[in-house]
Amino acid sequence: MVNIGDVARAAGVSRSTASYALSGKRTISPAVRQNVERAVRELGYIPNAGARALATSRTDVIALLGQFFDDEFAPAMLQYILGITDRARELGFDTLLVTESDGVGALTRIASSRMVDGFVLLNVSESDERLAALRSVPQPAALVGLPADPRGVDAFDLDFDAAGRLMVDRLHETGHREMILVSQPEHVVERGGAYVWRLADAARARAKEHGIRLHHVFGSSHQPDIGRDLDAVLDAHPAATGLLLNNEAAAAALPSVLATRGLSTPSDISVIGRYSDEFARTFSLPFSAIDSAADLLGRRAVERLVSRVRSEAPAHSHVVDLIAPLIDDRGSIAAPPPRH
Amino acid sequence: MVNIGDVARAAGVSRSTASYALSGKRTISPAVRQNVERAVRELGYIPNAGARALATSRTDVIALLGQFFDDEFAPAMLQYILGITDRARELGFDTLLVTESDGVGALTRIASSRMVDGFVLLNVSESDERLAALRSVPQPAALVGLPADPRGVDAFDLDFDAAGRLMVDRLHETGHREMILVSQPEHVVERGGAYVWRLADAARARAKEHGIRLHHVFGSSHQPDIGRDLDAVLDAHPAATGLLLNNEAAAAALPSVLATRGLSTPSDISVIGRYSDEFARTFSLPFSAIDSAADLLGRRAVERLVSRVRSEAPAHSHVVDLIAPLIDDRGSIAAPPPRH
DNA sequence: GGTTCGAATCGAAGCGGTTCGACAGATTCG
DNA sequence: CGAATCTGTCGAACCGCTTCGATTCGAACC
Repeated sequence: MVNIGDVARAAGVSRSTASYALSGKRTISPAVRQNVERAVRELGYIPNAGARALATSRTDVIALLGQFFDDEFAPAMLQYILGITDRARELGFDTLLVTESDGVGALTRIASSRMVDGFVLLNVSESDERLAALRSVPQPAALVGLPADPRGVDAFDLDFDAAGRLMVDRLHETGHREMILVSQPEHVVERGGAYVWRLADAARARAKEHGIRLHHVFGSSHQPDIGRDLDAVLDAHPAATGLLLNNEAAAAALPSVLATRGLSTPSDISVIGRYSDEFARTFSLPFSAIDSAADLLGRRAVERLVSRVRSEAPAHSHVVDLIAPLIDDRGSIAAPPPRH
Repeated sequence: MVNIGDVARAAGVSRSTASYALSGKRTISPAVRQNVERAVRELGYIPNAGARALATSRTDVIALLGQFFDDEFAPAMLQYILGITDRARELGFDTLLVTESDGVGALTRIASSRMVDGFVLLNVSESDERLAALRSVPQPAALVGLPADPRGVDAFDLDFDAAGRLMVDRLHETGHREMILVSQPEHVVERGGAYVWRLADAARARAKEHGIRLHHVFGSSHQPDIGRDLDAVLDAHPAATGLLLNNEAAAAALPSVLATRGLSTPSDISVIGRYSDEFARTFSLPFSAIDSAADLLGRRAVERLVSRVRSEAPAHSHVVDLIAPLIDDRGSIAAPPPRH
């Protein structure tokens, strides 16, 4: 394998000169620079990553720490992942994908071995164990998800409070007065899936302001359970005219549940979900929904992380970036049917 | 950060002795070994990955090269990915996830920089450009997907020929005599998505043997197009009593298409898909289906790759491992309705 | 016309591991 | 009992790259 010594020899200069010619960190005569560049091209020289890391203490690799649970909607994770790997590459970084269940162990192992320049954490929970480990580690980090205490790191998430309010407001202004919110399974919340209750609490508070009846239930994450859950809650609240779904599995199951009950949207019932347009089109989820903005969040997190790695961001101030929710209207929202 | 010199000093030995004590490559007295191990524990020593890579020419990292297309079912990719990262970690390897659209460029860059010990290629097509690059690179590779010429690499895939035959056989023995096969979009095939026509050709051949009418169509990968496609093909072949779906989006769209037409499975029409159980349960795909075995294939590929990295597998013989298709029966297969 | 300065280049050291050869001391063997 | 062998340890070299002085040379300055 060709190394910088080969390049230097081919260009007729010393190794250090070859290095400077490529990095531009010292002035090099145009003639020499061109010789070096030609040698690089002809020999197909690409620096040895390990050697460079050893010399510079930089690897140009970031770690992406995922957390995958059976009872959460794993496929949605891929959208975050792709946003992150793609943006990282654009900025000159490769991505180490870490999916170990022992997130804390993985974090310290990878940090101490200096394999990466920084961390992106996915699916961060309310009081995420990984945060403490993160703070004792030299590399910077960016989170996707909002923990209770985001001090010392940058956090990026959808504004779930605003999302809860937006859902309720939209149905309220369309004339609905009784609605059902279906959240993720309860143990997602217990595990610290803060976004679930951030949305639910905000929705509840806003419903109260408007004088709206809002029934809140937790739904399963898989068929056939979630289908039964939906049937049960529709039975329990026959007067509800709106359905808010903060649960992708519920959105996937709903069409056939509605068909079986002889209901259609939006004439009989209005529906607002929360998932991406990509998902809606792939999985036949024909409901208006708040986009989860996975790609955008991933990209923002990486950009911030990279600017920290390059010491471009102020070291002691950290951002919490909550992006505003938007409804993609697919026609499942309308005035409630007239009462009789 | 603590290095092996610190450990050696704490244990009162030389650096080389500390190294040997940890690697076990030379005999070391029990007393010294214990001192070194204690020092490691107390100091929290973890070797510097770059330095180790430089010295050993091994990184304990593998690269996972994905290819993601808008018109393929991206979320399914996550199942392969998780199988691979998890198994790799069990075997002591971390995984670099590479999603660049320029797969060949990424491959040569990463190979030449010696960042990884081997490659897993996902979504390998009939005449995959990356294969040529792969053969000129020192690291071994394992493929998920079957190219026309798998020489020099190990390939793992579902046996799509057998899958095509299995679908047809199953409906045939249940009494069906006319059926429709819905494949992935045509440009997936043109791009080299060999699995599409491997299944289709085998199904066609088997149908011919049985004297069955098999109509083959390519379907879109997203709503609302795929819904229209399904409607059109059902209109075109009103006598067909079986539907074979080698297209996940079609499976997702089918329930509402059938509901609209007033059809139900399996009494009016039998359906066999091809996707994982996990998908069926998450996305409400209530059809019997051949499991795509993503997790298993990913794990197999990694195991083989790691044994090559460790030079345990014979260097000049390579395997093609096609795993046998199995139908998960979810009750969408039955005898066709009586003719009238 | 000697000093000063800047441009261009080189040699050597260092990053943190692993590994080869040497060696001292204890054991075994003929 | 001297020679051969084994055990356990050490020092030095090396992996490939970056970077810090040091050096040379020509131009600018007074």
